Order: sequence, then structure tokens, then C-alpha cells
Amino acid sequence: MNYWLMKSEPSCYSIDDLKKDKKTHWDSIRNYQARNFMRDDMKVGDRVLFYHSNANPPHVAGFAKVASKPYPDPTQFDKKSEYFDPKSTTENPRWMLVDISYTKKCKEPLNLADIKINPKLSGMVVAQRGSRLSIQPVSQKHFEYVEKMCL
DNA sequence: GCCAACGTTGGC
DNA sequence: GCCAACGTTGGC
Repeated sequence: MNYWLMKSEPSCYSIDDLKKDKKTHWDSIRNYQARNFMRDDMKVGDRVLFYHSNANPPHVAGFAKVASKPYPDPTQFDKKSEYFDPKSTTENPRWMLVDISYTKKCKEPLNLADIKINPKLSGMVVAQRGSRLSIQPVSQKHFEYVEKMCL
């Protein structure tokens, strides 16, 4: 099993939205590295840290699971969507996504600042300077430690 | 294939 | 709102 961190701006889609929806398509990702993780490395049942970026302060907000195999992001074919990609075709779709299902909300959200100062969490990609990648791999050790702190 | 210009992310 | 750190685009 693999472990991941996925960023979302809470004003756009928060852990509470996911709790309400139970499950969502992780659409609109237009970054190749992030796409490759979803397309090539994610497996149903993989566990996910749900991270609120552009929040005050930014923090891990909850837990989720990968709930589907990768499939083409429908927004890339929607001419009315701001994520429409004219270079993508249904035969050869450029953007793939997976579904994410709700697991749990943090009792205690884990702030980025606390990740950064915790030696047990050193090396987490999200804490690295200039880390903009919206989907990141997380080690099992880090994931379980975050779980212990949040639940 | 290089690289300058430009756009975006996201912490602060 | 600022800006550092990247990613992308497109001319050459």
C-alpha cells in the first residue's frame, strides 16, 4: 500500500465537503508529476492525507482513501470548463484522475509549522521549501505518525 | 535542445 | 499583497 498527501484549498474543496460528499473525483489536476502519481502509482485502498493549502495556517485536515482506478478527467473534454484541454482526445486523454473517499477528519489539525519543527516528520515533501506539488508521496512511517497526532 | 519570458502555487 | 520557486511555452 502507498501513502499520499493531496492538497486542496479549503475555499475550493475542504475536508468538510468531502465528508458531506463521501467521495469525489480529484479533477482539474494539470501538473504532469501529480497526474503521473494518480495514473501510475495509486492503487485502490491507498491512504491519503488531506491537506488544506492556502489556509490560515496551512494544515493536514483529515484522512481519505483512493477509491477508484485512474480514469480520464472529464473536465478536459468540457469546452465550457476552465480546465478544457484542446490537445486532449478521448482516444488519447492527457489527464487522468482517481476518486477519493472520506475516511476521517482530524481531531487536531496538524499545522505545517508543526510538521516543520517535528524531527519525526523531517523529510516530508510538504515541509520542503518551495514545495508546490499538489500530490506527494508520504512514507508509511510519516503517515502513521501524523495519524497518531491527529486522531 | 536551450533559455527567456511568462504564469502559477502557496507560504508568509 | 509579496515573492520565491517552479512549471510551461515558444522562438530560435
